[in-house]
Amino acid sequence: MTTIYDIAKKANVSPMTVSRVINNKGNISEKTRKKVEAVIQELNYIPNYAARSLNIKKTKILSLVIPDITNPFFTKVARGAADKANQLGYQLMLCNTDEDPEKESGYIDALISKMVDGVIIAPTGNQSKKNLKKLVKNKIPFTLIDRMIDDLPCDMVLGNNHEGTRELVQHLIDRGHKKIAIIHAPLDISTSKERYQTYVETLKVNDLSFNENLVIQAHYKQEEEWDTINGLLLLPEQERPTAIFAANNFIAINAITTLRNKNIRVPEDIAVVCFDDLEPYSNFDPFFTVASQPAYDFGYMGTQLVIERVEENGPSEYRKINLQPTLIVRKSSNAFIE
Amino acid sequence: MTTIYDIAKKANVSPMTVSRVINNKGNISEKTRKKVEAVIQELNYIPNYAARSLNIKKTKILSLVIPDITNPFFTKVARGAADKANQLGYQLMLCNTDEDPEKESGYIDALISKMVDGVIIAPTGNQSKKNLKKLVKNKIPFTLIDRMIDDLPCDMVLGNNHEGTRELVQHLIDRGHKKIAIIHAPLDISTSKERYQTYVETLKVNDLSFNENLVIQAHYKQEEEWDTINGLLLLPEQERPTAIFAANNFIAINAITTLRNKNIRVPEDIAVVCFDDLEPYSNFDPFFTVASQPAYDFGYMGTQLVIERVEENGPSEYRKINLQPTLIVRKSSNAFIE
DNA sequence: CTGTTAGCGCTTTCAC
DNA sequence: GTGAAAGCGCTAACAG
Repeated sequence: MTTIYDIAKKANVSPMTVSRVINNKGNISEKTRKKVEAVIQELNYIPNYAARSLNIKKTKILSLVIPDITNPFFTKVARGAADKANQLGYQLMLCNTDEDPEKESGYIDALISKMVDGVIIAPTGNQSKKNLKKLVKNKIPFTLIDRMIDDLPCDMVLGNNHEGTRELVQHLIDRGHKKIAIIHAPLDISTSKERYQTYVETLKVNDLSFNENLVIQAHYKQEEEWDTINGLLLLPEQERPTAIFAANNFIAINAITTLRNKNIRVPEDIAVVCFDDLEPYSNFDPFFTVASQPAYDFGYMGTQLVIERVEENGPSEYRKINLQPTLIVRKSSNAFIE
Repeated sequence: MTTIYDIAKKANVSPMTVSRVINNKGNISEKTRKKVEAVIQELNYIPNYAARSLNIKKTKILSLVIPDITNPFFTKVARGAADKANQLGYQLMLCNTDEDPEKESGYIDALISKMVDGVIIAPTGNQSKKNLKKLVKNKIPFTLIDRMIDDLPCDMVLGNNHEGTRELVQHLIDRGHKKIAIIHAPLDISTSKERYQTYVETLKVNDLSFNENLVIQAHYKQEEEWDTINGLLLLPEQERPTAIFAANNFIAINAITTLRNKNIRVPEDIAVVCFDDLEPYSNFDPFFTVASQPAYDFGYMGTQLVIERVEENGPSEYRKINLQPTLIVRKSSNAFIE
């Protein structure tokens, strides 16, 4: 391994001069700079960040903590985060929590230990608060994306869950649906709570009765065996829903798969809509009616915001950025009800 | 920031003893261990990896270098890699090269600089060789996944492109197609070359004539504007293909999207099949006939193999693991030709 | 079983 | 403009 000492010796200067050249810091004569640069080239020198980090306490590493990269929403978030990070000279570490606060806690410890400069995180829920406080204590800036948690000193990039849900549910109502079920995630996740609340509200605004038998709590996870939906299917005929609002894309996939296995047709027998798109495939065989969120921007902006904190050039007040969803109507909600 | 010195002082032992406790190394009396552990708890001590790395030259960081996390094949690869890495106490850094060797080169430098312990990489092509040699020079083990490059001291996890292609093309032939086009990526990518070669071979075995007008070179990338396919559509009636073999999923998506925009129906007017699946969505509205590869395993095993090299407990000969694809027949190849 | 010394590769500080 | 010394937090190697 080549070090600045090797360079220094060969270039007949002190290690300090080499360091200055590398970091473009302080005044150096054009002549020595050229000389040093030549030797750096020649010896293929690459600086050692571990050593630098030990001094300056910065690693140029960020971490993206998300439930599951396999969820197309988060896939795009990750791409956005990676792009912005790269653009600004950072590396991005990936952590999948699978919605498990324990797992999240383990990752946070590892990240602190590895001295990452900042974290972009979609927390597992309110239980994440204690994990995030560890970041605060260690002075590691973070931005919350997609999911909000109160009273934390951080920027946030959030979607408009009210708007998206309202559009989705209203769309179903406009098509004549009166018995609309919701399948949501635990309510300590802000997106889940907001989507649930707006579902209730939208029914009310339309003078539709709320039936708690049509409310099912599940998880934002893709699952093989999924009998969650049975509660809905076993309802007496007059109560059984004609439409389902799935609180995210994975829930919609679980629902569709299960319904298909039971030979229940979508949308003929039951309509299904959901939050978050399923790109890139949603485009070529348009199926799901969704409230599509600008996933890439969640990652891209979230990363932009942490980096500003890391480099201490952000505004003093924490920011809360809101990104709008877009309703995209496709086949899965096609049927009209008289 | 708490250091081992703080712990040492408070526990009335030497820093070295603290270090030993943390690393579970050497012999320590149960009593002092307990004492030290208590103080560690009390002060919320988290070891500093930068300092440790500087000594032991290990960071417990791996990197996954892939073309694009947004490609569902690589999304799953990433999940597999992240899972295995996590399982064995490593963190995973994500790099998207977008099939660009320059970008790849930049990442490799960054990774060396950050002293990652190992790299799992799907190289951009033969030009990657010089990038990978930098890893060799810096003694950073790596495993090649999905794409092979010759004469490199590394393990590999590869798919069986011959088998997959043969099945796909034969499937089309069995349905009566005689004019089958191929859209492939640059041939310096091993998968592209193998898929192309086997396409040619399979035609030959079936006594079908090879028409170079039906061979189109594109890229393994998803693209907005894509006129690549025009060459095929502008052919005189008697030459125009009745089926297209897309060398990967992104090419298939580009193709379908373009065909749709031109009001050409799939599979009625033209059948399309491709390498790599489009999960998880392929399942609920089964469309594409594909040669599906076990993407998760590429990442999982690739990571397993590097870690063995990193921890120096792998066999002396480099391994070449072969993963089999599975033909999945769906709508996109539905039509029979008389 | 525990402690001391030196040093990993770099940067900070201060001196020239 | 350039250099020497000290130290970041930890561990290897040795000593006791």
